[in-house]
Amino acid sequence: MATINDVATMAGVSTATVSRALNGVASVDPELCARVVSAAKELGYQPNGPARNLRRQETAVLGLIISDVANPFFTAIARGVEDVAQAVGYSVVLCNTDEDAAKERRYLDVAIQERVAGVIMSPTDSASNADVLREHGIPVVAVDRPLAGSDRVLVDTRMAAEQATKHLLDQGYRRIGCVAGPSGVQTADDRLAGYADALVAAGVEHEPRLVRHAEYRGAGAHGATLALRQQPDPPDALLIANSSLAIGALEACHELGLRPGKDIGLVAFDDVPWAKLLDPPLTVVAQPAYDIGAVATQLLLARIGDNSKPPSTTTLNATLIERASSRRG
Amino acid sequence: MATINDVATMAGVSTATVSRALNGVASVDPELCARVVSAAKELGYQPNGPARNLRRQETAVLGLIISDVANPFFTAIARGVEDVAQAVGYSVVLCNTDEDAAKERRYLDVAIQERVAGVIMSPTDSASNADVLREHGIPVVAVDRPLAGSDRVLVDTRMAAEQATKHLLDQGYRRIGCVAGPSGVQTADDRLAGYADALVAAGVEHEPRLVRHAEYRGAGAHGATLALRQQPDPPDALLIANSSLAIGALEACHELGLRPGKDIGLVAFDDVPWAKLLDPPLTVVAQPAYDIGAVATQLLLARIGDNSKPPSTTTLNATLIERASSRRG
DNA sequence: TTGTATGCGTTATCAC
DNA sequence: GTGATAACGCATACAA
Repeated sequence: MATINDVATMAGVSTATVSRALNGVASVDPELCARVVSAAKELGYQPNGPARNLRRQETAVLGLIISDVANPFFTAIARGVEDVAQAVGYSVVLCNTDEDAAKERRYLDVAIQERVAGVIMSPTDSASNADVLREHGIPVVAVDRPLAGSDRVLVDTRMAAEQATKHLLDQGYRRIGCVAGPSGVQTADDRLAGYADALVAAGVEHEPRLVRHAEYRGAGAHGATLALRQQPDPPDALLIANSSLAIGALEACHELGLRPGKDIGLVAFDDVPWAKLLDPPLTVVAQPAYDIGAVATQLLLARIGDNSKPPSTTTLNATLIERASSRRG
Repeated sequence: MATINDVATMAGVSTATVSRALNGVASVDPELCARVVSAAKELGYQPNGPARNLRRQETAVLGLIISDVANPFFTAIARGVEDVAQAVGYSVVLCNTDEDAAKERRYLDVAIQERVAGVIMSPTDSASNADVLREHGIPVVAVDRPLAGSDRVLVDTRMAAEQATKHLLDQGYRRIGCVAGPSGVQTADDRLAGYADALVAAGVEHEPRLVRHAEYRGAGAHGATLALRQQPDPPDALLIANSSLAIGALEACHELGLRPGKDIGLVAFDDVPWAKLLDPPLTVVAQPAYDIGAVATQLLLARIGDNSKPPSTTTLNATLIERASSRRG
């Protein structure tokens, strides 16, 4: 592969001039610059990234560490990150943790070794691995879930859950259940808390038997929903904590012959493209995922320039999109 | 940040010994090895990736270049790639082209500059940018779409489309239309060809007016479906070329009051988790996306070892999953 | 404005 | 088995 030396030889200049010409240093003679550019093109020269990064002691790479690439919420965040990063010449490395702290730890080590300029992550837990990044001076921004000591971009998910629950109450539902995410995951806990807030505010008893936890990924929600409905005085409505859980819950409702918006009120987190295709269409809490990614990236880029400011918290709002699954019917 | 030198000093050995100890070279005195490991841990030492890559003239990074992270088909491929790569110590860098050849080109340049060990890509077009990779000696494996001169892992999508169309014919549908992807995209053309094959084989006239093209992403399928149905003698069934298009087509059917499996037969490519939630459930052509990624990665890893063999083609089979949207009446 | 020379942190070669 | 040392390709301080 052609090196800066080959280009210098072909252009009849020194490597220093090649470096300056290709990096747009102003003080290079236009004539020489042209020779360098043409030689570089002819040789198909591509600068050696590792060498450049070693010399510069920095890279133009951001790490994005999320728990599930198959979750539309996170892919939307990824698009926001990518668009902003791309615009200023940064590349994005996407990593999957599968909600596994060990895997997360391995990826963080890779990020450190590759000397990425910064990391955007949705931490698996709050007592997080992320300290190692700070020990190595790498800026971090947390998305979706808080991370002590870092900038965070969050959604007021507790309030959103409260509003969604209140919406169900307003529709006339009385025994509202919740298919919650795994306890310990901050967003899951927050949504559950918001759910409880709404019940308390309405003077409705908060019955633990109406709540079931399930893994964010996988089939747990199906069983959880069946279990909720198999008890005496079953819930007449459900708040569902994300779109993966919604799939399982909807399957279960279908098997039980429960028509959403008629036999059971349903609201789920995350607006997915297929929500409006269902019969009846699914009421959702739409999170501004793309914006989360975009804002987080701007914060991270700012920190790459100057990491001295105290951590900030940005809270974006979710929107309840009322469709027919939460009507009462 | 601690360097190999710091570790060497603290352990009272040379940098060469540190390097050997940390890289598991057998001939290191266990006693020294222990001192090195403990010093490294104490200092929080993480090897400098760029320096290592520069010296080794190779990286343990694979590039994965796809057109849309939000498309479940590609995220499933990504998981397959990641699982296999991860198992042998490679990292995966995921890049989005948005079906944009210029963006693809930029990412390929980045891949070359970073000296990735290999690239897995679904090329935007067959006269592709990918030549630059080969010019630089970087192995490539194409997924989903063929790429001249490279290993490819494909689905027999033409035959799958033929089978799906035949299935609709067998159900008694007679004027079968097609919501196709953008012409020029290989998979779109193949699916269209398979659709035509089935019509020819059944002695049914292939009417171009029953075919509409739409972008793989976005709302084009909605308009295409409306247009198809707004003509005299409209199609009584539709083959839909992917899951994004399916969303638009389903919306249009709903607006027109057409019940799938009753007023109109529907088959779409890609089995998505929500297909069975629809009423009626959607008949789909399930592509083995995870396997595509896994197989492609194995091929790529083999080529990283030895890139001398002639290009191979691996063809995986798709499966028609019959659900109610393709029944008749 | 241009060239020379040095060092980034690591691994591998070569002596010992 | 271990240590000194050179080299990977680039960017920059300094000299010219």
